[in-house]
Amino acid sequence: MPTALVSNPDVVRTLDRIADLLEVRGENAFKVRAYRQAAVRVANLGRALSDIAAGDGGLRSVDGFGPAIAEKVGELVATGRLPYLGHLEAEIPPTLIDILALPGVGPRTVAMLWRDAGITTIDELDAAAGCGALEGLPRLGARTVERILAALAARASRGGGPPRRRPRDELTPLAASLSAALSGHPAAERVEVAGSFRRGRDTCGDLDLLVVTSAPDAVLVGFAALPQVERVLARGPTKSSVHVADGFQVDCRAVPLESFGAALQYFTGSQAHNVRLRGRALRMRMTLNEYGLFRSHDGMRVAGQTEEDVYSALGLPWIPPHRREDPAEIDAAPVPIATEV
DNA sequence: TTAGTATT
DNA sequence: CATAATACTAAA
Repeated sequence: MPTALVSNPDVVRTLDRIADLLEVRGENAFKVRAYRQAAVRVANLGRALSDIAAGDGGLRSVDGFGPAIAEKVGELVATGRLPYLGHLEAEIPPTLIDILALPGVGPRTVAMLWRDAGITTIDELDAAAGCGALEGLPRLGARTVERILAALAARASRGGGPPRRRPRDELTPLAASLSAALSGHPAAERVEVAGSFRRGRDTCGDLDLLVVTSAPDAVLVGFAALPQVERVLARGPTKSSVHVADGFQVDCRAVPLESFGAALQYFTGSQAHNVRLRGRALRMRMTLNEYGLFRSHDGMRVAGQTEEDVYSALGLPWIPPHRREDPAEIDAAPVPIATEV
């Protein structure tokens, strides 16, 4: 078998790049999502796309591939080229993707900076922010410019690279010390580490802490004041985000005891798992959020105190956190007849 | 109050 | 055509 000209990871990068560019262009969100979804499917594929393309159903047999994406990927794996991406890059400067990567700067802001200020690169943004040229642009006040400058400085201090994911054994002591400190708060009834750390991932981009309390504000004030905290990014009545050493982000979410299970489920993720679970709840005429599982027609709480209750009320066995990466197994379970739409 | 971004 | 739900901040 010949070595594939274009590997699966190459295709993943290409699809993600297309999604970024379409997003900056303000393209239909469903289309953008289709490219991102297709990228995820390719990333989880067990076979080389070039093999699949040569096989029976062709690329249309790949989940998440419709006619448009199948054709583009087919061209890419067959020829190693994709003129569509070239056209897109001619229309939308690809350097905008670097700006899009700044925390707090999303697709709308990137599009506005490009359209109203002609800014297409990090350097141009830096220069404009430094000399006060940004203020007065739509939805850009002094505070937002400050945040952009901070994000630029943080990026420069990393040498322009992306935020570093940390190996889990490096995070274990941090998680333990933050949990212990939070547990020491008189209003904290229970503290759990959630997120990708709880899912057992070997690297984590941040740390997610869940606190059970009937005095969320007091606990979150305490959290933001911990000695490990270098900077408070946000603090509201139920949630706070901070940076600890090295600009590593830690999120803390406070919920009442009756919501503990639903909140732990939500905060553990993965995002894809949550979307599947919540979609399943809708098909069963219920709504799932971090506060509980509720009947749609009267809003009555069906579950929420424990994770087991939540999964069970959705007709599912409790799924261990390490198996919540791949949403597939939720779909495998049938929706109970009694509550099916 | 709304827009934008972020979070799982 | 069309996959969840909510939180926080700054701007208007």
